[in-house]
Amino acid sequence: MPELPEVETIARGLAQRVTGGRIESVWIGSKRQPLKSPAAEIVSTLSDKTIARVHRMGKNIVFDLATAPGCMTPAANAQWVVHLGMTGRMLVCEAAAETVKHTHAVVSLASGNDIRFIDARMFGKLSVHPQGGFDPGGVEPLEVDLPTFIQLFKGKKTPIKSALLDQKLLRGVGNIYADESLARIGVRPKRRASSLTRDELARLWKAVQEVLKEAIQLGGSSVSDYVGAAGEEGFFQLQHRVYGRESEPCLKCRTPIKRVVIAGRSSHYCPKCQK
DNA sequence: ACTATTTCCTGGATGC
DNA sequence: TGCATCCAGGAAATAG
Repeated sequence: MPELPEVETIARGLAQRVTGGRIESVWIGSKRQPLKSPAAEIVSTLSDKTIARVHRMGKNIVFDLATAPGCMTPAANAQWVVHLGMTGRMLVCEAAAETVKHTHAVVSLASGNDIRFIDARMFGKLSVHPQGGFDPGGVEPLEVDLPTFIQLFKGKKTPIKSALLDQKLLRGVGNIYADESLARIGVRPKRRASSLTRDELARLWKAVQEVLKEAIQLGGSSVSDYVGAAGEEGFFQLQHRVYGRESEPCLKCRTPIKRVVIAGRSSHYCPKCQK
């Protein structure tokens, strides 16, 4: 499922392929779940705009749009925001390419390429922000400094796993990278966030950044439906130490990995290495 | 004010 | 082989 490294990979792929592109037409194929903004508003906001920049904020892909043709200044202009949910894909392909099942939106560029939003489970969301200024809240894990990071978890009674998943605290960490980060510092996912020592939080801060950076380098984790903007798979799933490895041996001590449900999510850990 | 649980979706895996 | 059931999970909504 797309978390920060996957969304970053897709956003970079999109940036490479469509920056500077002019949007000629927009097709919206479904009116329901995937639309946070009304279809007509999405169409009118995107049409005749130039894509000035594509970047990532948390798990959101953000397209900064420019009004004047060829104008590359982002300024305070409209934005198109895509959240991929669980199974969402953003693909760049030729306009002539076959339309696959579950295609919910097609943005056609003057270059002859399309940007297509495909989502089987429809947990993804499309929205537009005509005045710009989109802000999902939370802090970027790769930018936050240690004191701010420690402050996020102060007094939190919720399990550290849940806190890591809370996008209003850290944005971009999901189930895979929360489990992998906790495995690296030897802390169980059920521990209350407030019970972590200063030292554990410092190591967590570092571990989160390392895991995310390593995953970005490998193009993300391809489990479920994830692929990059050109349809390519990632390879970080081969580096997972605990996620999806229930009853398989811990890579360090051979103890079988345990799976528990926290906040309705599978959480994986080594009962011997993680305290 | 917090924290915990439920809900939305459908493809793939599992079980009888 | 076929059909029913379960499971995956991000984040908003709802409940406690």
